[in-house]
This record gives sequence, C-alpha cells and structure tokens, in this order.
Amino acid sequence: MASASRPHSAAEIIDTSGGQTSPQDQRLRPPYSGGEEGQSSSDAPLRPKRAQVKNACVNCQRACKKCDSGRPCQRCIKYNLVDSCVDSKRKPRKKGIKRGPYKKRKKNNPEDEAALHNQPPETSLGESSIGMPLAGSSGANVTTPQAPAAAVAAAAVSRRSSVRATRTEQKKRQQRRLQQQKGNEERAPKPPVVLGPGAIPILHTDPVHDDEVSDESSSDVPLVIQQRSAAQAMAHGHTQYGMPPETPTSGLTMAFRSLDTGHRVSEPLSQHHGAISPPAARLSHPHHQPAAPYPQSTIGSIRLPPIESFDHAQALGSPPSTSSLAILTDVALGHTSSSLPPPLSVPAVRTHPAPQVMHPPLPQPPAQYPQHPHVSAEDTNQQSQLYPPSDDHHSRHTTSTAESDVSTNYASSFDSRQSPDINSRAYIRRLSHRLHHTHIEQESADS
DNA sequence: TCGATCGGACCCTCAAGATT
DNA sequence: ATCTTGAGGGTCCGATCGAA
Ligand SMILES: [Zn+2]
Ligand SMILES: [Zn+2]
Repeated sequence: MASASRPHSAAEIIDTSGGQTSPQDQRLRPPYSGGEEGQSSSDAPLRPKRAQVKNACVNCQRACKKCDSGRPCQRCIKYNLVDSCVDSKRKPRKKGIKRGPYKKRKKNNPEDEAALHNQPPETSLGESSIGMPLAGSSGANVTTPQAPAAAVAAAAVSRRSSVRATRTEQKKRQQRRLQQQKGNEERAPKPPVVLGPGAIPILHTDPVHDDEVSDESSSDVPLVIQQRSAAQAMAHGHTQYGMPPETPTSGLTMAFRSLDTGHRVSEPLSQHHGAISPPAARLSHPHHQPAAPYPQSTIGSIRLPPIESFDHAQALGSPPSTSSLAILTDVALGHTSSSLPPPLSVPAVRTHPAPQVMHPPLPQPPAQYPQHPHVSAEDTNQQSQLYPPSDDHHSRHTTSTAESDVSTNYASSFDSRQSPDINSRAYIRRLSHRLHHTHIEQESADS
C-alpha cells in the first residue's frame, strides 16, 4: 500500500507549468514517493519536474522510452529506426461522460487557500481516485519545504493567473478544432449518456479507428451493453470480428472506479490459473504454444481470460477480448448474471470445480501470424532489440515460467488477503494498462 | 553487463460541472 | 461566460529478467 502512494497532490500544488514542460521551466518539486511513510515532505530534497514530450514517436511509445521532439528522435537514430520514427496517433478525448458533482469550490480568499493547502484535504482528496492514499495528503504539509503557507497560496494564485492566459489560448485552439470536427461530422452530436448512480458510463470507442469520426456510429451506446451483447453473441458461436469494438483503458478505468458499488474482483487472478486448455487454433500457432496449460483466471466463480490472453489475442491479430471486459464490467456493476459470489466471500484459492463456463470462447486467430510491423527481413537484428520477432511483446508473461512470474508480480502487488478492495482496483488498473499497450500495438499494426 | 520488458508514477489536456 | 475540477489518455522511470 505504501508503494502505491503518490505525491500527487503536492505535485499539483507546486505545478506551475500550466502546460508545456520545458527544461528551463522546470521547478523544483518534492521528490517522488521515495520518502518513507509518514515522513514529512518538508525535509525532502527537491526534484525537477519530469519533462515529457507532447507526442512520442511510435517506437519510443511502444518501448516506453523517452522520446524527444526531433524526428527522427535520438532513440530511433540510435536504433536505426529512422524510417519508422513518426508521431504516434493520439486518441481524441471522449465526450459525454458524466462526472457527478464536484467538490465545493472555495472562495477566492488567500487565507482560505492557505488553509486548504495546509489541511489534510477532505476524505475524497485524501485518497487518489483509486482509493490509494496520496503521499503528502494525510496531514503532512504538502507545500514546498521552505515556503510558508501564505507564500504558497500566493504562488498558487499567481500560477492560476499565468495559467489562465495559456488556457484561453487553449480554448481558442479547441474551438477551432471543434469547428473543424463539426465540418466533418454529418450528424448532430448525441446526447450524453446518463446512467444511474453507481453505473459505469462507459462509452463505446473504437480502439483501432478511434480517430475516425465516421466510425463512431454507435459511439454513445454504453459499452457495458455492447460488451455484453458481444459476449452473448460470441457465446453463440460468433467470432469477435465484426463485433462492436471496445474501449480498453477508459472502460476499465471507469469500471474500477465504480467498484465501490458492489461486488469486487477480489482475487489476484494469478492465484487462479486453472488447467484449462487453450483454443486449438491458438495452440497451433508457432509463436504461441504455452508450455503449460493455458492459464485461465477466475473472479470468484466466473472465469476470466488470463491477462496473457490479451497479449495472445493481440499477437494473433485480434482485438482485446471483449468478453473479458464484459465480465469485468459485470463484476464492477455487481451484476450477478455471471454467478458472482457475494463480495468479500471469495476464497483466496478456489477449491471447487469450475462452474459452467460463463466466459465465451476467445476469438479465433487469423490463419497467418501477423508480422510485427517493425520487423522486416533485412533488419531483424536491429528491430529485434525492440521487439523480438520470435515472441510477442509481453512474452515474459506467456510461458509456464512466465506463469510463476505472473504470480509473483501480480500476487505480490495485490494480495487479496490484505486488502481485497484495493487489490481489485489494482488488478483492473493493471488490466487497463496492459490494454493500453495492446491498443498501441493494435494501432501500429493497422497503420 | 546490457538490452528488453512492463508496472505504475508522473504529466498534460480538456470536458464537465460550478460559479459569476 | 468564465473558472475550476478532476478524469482521460498520454509519457517514460526504474525494477526485473534473460541473454550474451
Ligand atoms: Zn522517439
Ligand atoms: Zn523515434
């Protein structure tokens, strides 16, 4: 838990960049969460804000490595990837997502603000959105070490005014963009989806063609519904192809945010690798022959495709498993159609036999293993430094040894015996992140 | 020792909601 | 209309591991 703490609030208060982060612009900030629990940040050394480019190139993005604004970037030059060094595509932010009421705004009183910054924030602020405690927000002074509260308050105010200028510019830009978009869009914008309390306002987005407005024909149909119908269709023998696509990251993020409302994903999935055989087609694939029985995860009494399956599905050229998201969504919503057990009553390790399979079949792989976009015959050597062609990107988690690896990695970080709730969030967050990577790969494979 | 991998901390942007 | 909040979606650090 301590490992999950983040100096988020402190960073936000000190943040004066208001947008661009240039080296000169870097202010000294409290260190990363490195400090011990409970240790006041007031003595902590300052650190520069981490700079990041606006848009990493596709190669750096996929390698999760630092990029720069040059094209080709330094890293691509180093690895002789000059040809493929192009900006990665960015998804447009979704619209129409209801957010619920904000916390009450404070009066523009410096004293109030100072008090606000000195005080432990309201409970909702004391935790991150995933329920993790935020470093520096639990009573410790979250301001800069030497700065008196008033000074910090003033800094915050001045920061806001300085930010304001850039914000108005941003707005103009944004409006221009909107106008442009409107020109492209044929239809009128749909009304926002409003779901009941505790519901998950997940909107459908095409992970592959997300940027193409024309593809959002069903964009405001709650993803929950789409996923479930997709899962149903798949359960009836349809393949996933042609199914409504899904939102990998945001959907899951939203899902785990709603976990408070009901049932939980309360087990580290890695503890539940059942001995379930992979689909025959998958086994036949030369690059994806699990050395051990294909691991299958469970949530309570339902089975989930393993985390690895996202990789497999991706590597095999299919979108991430809709069914898994659908099931997760069910869990988050507390739907019991999947024979969910009551919350918190889930055993750490399942001992009873698997129930009727609720999880629909995984998508069939294409006949041909899709060549990695960056691996060409002539420069395999170079490329393999980034993406070994003989295995998938996340191969560390796909073999039998990887299975124990998974156990170690995942079980250690969210042991259900300690804090099931947080653990479940952590798991979904991992899924979300994994899907983010999957998404990145999918996009570049398509382009 | 080095490069690849990937979890998650950190960051920025901007739509939703609140306030004027 | 303007301001503020905070979530979406991004970057990339650093721990870890396997290979050379
Ligand atoms: Zn780059
Ligand atoms: Zn590059």
